[in-house]
Amino acid sequence: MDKDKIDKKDHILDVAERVFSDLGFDGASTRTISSEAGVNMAMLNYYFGSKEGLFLAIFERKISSFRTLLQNIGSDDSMSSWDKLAKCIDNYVERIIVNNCFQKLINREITMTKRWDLSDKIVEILMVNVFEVRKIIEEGLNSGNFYKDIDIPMVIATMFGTKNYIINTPQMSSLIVGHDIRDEKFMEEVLKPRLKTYMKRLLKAYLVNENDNSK
Amino acid sequence: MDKDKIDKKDHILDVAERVFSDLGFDGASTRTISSEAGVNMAMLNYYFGSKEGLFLAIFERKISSFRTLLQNIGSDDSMSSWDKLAKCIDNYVERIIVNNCFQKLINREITMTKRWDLSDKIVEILMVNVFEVRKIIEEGLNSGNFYKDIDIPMVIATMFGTKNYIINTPQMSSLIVGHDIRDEKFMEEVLKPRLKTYMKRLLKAYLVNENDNSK
DNA sequence: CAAAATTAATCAAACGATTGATTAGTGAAA
DNA sequence: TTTCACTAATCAATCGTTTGATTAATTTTG
Repeated sequence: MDKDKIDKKDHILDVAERVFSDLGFDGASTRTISSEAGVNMAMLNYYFGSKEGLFLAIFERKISSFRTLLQNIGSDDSMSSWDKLAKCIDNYVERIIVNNCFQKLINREITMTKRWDLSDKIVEILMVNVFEVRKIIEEGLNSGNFYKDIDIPMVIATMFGTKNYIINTPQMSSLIVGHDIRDEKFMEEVLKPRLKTYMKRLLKAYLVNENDNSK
Repeated sequence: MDKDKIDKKDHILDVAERVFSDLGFDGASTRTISSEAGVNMAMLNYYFGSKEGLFLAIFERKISSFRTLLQNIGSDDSMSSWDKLAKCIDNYVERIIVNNCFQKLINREITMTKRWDLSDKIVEILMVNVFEVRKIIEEGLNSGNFYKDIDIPMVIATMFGTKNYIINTPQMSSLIVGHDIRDEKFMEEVLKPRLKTYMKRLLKAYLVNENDNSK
């Protein structure tokens, strides 16, 4: 049936996404991917043409969900600039677990500048998120809610960089935090709220005029 | 001669560092490295034992000098905790940006969670630097110079994460900053001092009791 | 409807190429 | 002579991909 075929392709993409993110594009062999997915090796070429075609298919599938998620960010006029940014932070931290495999995959392959033009495509997708955040911060700057002399690009780097550091290098951050962050329960109940609280307090101390460190 | 041998090994390490950075650990073959370095393939195994040995040799060469630098700062009793941390930031920004292709190399390989043998060794070496920074922050916490309720692991994540984000994704950060950050002149004269200023003000606002945001 | 023809899905096996590593041997220096 | 730096040739293993054959499903035909 058609349905079964789609399910199977989807299953292969799920597995391939995980294996690629664990081992990298070169490190993940077609044999490993196919055996972990429980399909014959030739199926990868049959469905996706090549290893690179498989890799691209993973991205194609993700693009749409990214776009739709973004539409709900920053368009609410009833909130202050800071509240918007705070909501932004909560939103991204919340999505850490769901997409952490994919985020790692992106962040690794985007650094392979010599390899292919795919990185331009990745950049384009990610920049949509960045511009959304920047718009909010600029809004807070212009409205006088934030300090005049803040460095917006650097704030963005801190927002995404801090989160990326924690989820992309779990071996490091587990040692730093003192607990295995790959433990789902710990991540959900401890690390996520802790990261939200920290990020908001950190950026508020840097951005916002009023000094309200209580709560 | 002994001198010639050391020079040759150093030359191989220079070339290998560049090739690894461009192509990744898997993507860079021993044949590519040796031919680019102008030496016989077997020399790599002769000098460094294995491909992984070569990789780790690159690592050890870069990291050891910075480690001693950090330890010197940490053990200097004539400075306040904040001044120590500020000096750490300055040195870190100054140094890591010079070696940014090496930094990319590290960050790419460390995210491959399934390859324990290689990434564990990287983590072990990197953690020495992390602990050094943590010691300084803890000192500031215990001495009362910093707020009592700061989140030390998160501060570390911000320090390393912000810098990593800028360096590892130059296509992204160039768009965010509005200038090609791979331009050496811009990096040296604009971005480096800007990143230092930002990092210190950001962390000071979060960490230190006295609220001195003027200048 | 049933038989035949066609297509799609799947498989084991093997392809040539490339990988990291090793060997045996060379020649010069000590 | 023994040691050392070095090379060309070669190793087994693995890579991504292709193949020819087989089965399952669908369509066409009578």
